[in-house]
Amino acid sequence: MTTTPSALEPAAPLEPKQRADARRNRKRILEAARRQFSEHGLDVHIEEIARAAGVGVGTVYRNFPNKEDLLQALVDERFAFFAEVARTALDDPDPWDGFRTLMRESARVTAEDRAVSEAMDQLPGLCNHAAEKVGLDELAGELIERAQASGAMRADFTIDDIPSVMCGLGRATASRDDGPPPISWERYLEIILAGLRAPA
Amino acid sequence: MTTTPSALEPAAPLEPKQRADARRNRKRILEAARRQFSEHGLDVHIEEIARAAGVGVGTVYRNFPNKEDLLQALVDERFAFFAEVARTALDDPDPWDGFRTLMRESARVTAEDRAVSEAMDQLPGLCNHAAEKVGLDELAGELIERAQASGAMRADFTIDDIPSVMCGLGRATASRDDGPPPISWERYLEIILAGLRAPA
DNA sequence: CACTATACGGAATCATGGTTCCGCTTGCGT
DNA sequence: ACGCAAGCGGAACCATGATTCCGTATAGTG
Repeated sequence: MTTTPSALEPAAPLEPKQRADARRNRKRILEAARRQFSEHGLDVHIEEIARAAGVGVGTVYRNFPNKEDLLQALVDERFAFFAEVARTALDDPDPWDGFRTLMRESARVTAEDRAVSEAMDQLPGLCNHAAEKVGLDELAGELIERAQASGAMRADFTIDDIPSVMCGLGRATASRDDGPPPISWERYLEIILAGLRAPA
Repeated sequence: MTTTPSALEPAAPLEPKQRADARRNRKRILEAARRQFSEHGLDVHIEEIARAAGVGVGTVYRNFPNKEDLLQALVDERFAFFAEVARTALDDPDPWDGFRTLMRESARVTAEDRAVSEAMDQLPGLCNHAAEKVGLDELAGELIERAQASGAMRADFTIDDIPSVMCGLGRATASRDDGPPPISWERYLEIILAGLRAPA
């Protein structure tokens, strides 16, 4: 997990001509990485991903200079989804429900994809980058503001708290090989949301 | 971080005769490890701990067969403290306040010692072991039961949820080199506790 | 159907960090 | 003061896992 610039995934217009099999392989790698990362977390071996994609490690590295860049591409996808959810949530007539929707969808994905919360925990920079790219902070900030303005949400909650809370939610609900099964993300979310309502 | 039986720290009665400097070194190692682990998390190098303790790595390994055993000794200390808090909390006439006290003290320590929540996250087995050793589950279970019986706590919360919640709290409030400062553990705890109160 | 630029696979290479080993020191009983 | 078992330091060793390299294979083209 070295530090490096970044990978440009949706840069289709740039390199238009590339062999058909190469394009196919890149897709397979992304798919495999998606599955492997979400199932096993940040520690999957590149070799696993390559095997799952049916290619050699060299091919993985030709597409993504290093492990972190590959991860970034995937995290970007997730955050793009969050932003999309936030955007539609802004249309909800009920501010609290809108906020709740963002939280719920984020929690679901975060609970399903082990790599997301691990990245939020161990590679916050990567996540911030992803969040910026899609303007997630503005969207979420707006959602929070409205919810507070409507009097539904406790006033001291900030957009800056969201990353922490989502990270906590992800780690709290992550299933571990050892130990008893964790609390379900639905219930954890319920508790958090109840805690975020404006005190009576 | 290999898997291995365990380290017995308070086994004074067993090996009564050991050179004075050896005894002193063990103490120093423990102190250094405490500080290093809590500040840098599970990933500190044994070499760092040795350096901080003013001894060579060999000396560390003479006292603790491997890194995990050393960590176990420290986690045991923390959990012993949790149990102590739980025990005195049981004396609180107000069940909810008793529970709150356990949560507050646990949260404080967990927030202060980065290794605790990382261990809860990545080495749950080690934590379960520590919890069992001091009977923390029974104590905490009792605290929860009382709080629910008094009607103060939502009825669907279980002792099994505690590890998850504490882990989430620890990871949510862990300060990260990169990124903005996280939510304070006090505020996060407030939210969780508010969420755990019985719904009106 | 040749030809070549583009891709591919996976062994070899490197870096990191835990653990072991052993020759040297030193506390302490005589 | 002496002798030696207990203890010490830290270089060497090993395992793991990311990343590089290069000989081989093949899509695409004339």
